[in-house]
Amino acid sequence: MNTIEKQETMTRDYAAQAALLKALAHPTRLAILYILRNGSHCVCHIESCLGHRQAYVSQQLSVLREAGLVQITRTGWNIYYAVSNPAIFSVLEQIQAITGSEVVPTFTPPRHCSCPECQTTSKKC
Amino acid sequence: MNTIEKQETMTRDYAAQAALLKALAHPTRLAILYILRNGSHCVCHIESCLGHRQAYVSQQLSVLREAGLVQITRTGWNIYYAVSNPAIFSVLEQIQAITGSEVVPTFTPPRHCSCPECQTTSKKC
DNA sequence: AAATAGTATTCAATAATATGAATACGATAG
DNA sequence: CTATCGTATTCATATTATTGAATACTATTT
Repeated sequence: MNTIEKQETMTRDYAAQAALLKALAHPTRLAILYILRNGSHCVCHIESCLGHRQAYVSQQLSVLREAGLVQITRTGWNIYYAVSNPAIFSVLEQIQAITGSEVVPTFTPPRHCSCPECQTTSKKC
Repeated sequence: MNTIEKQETMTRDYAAQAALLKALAHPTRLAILYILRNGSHCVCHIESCLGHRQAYVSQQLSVLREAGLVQITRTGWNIYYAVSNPAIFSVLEQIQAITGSEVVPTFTPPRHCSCPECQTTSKKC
């Protein structure tokens, strides 16, 4: 019999949870999220903060985007990324606590970011 | 000059955090952790709860073990696994909340578990 | 329309992960 | 010491992730 007798064993959607965790499980993507913790930033800003090339940053951003972790806003030439749900920051904080990694927020100014944001404000990374 | 002028840019250990998240980012491993949320269980119990074969469960357990997420206790023939740091449960709860997955704890009795635990107590999955 | 700035995508090579199958290991009972 | 039970590891292969390089796309300015 091919009846779909789903046995009602796993009600939690572990696949969805695993997918979200997988999107988080990458050093560069974590770094990006930490940059976005103080508001939205354009790609060039993230790029200069991380010292990675544009295409690479864009690739990682697309992973975060597909996971629904970040959202986009266009303003002229620049595209600004922001965290969709601030709740992930509590997750990151707990992960940080569990791994015992330092929380010291070392702000370093961007190197060659010429976006309006970096010109007008003196936002750090 | 080969001086190690580390530029002091990334103080947080994103690699360590990503490693922990990576260990969590798997449906079966999440299921195992949820089984362990009410105390320690032997491999055969987890096996019967999940309906997966022993070798597979053991493989996933070894990943959790290497990530430091679970600990072992031997008692006669059985090896009992327990979560090392209950703090991950708060992480899992938040992930659950963010993904919006159901929290309904569907307890189903194990099928063919003959371990002392399952004989004496009536613990569910 | 053409040039340009900022960003995204595609391609390709390599590395890592997932997982079934078989087998090995360690503790205990006889 | 041997057999057995519960568990772990090794092996092989299919799938997926990572990331550099090149290129394409979109909005804006001229």
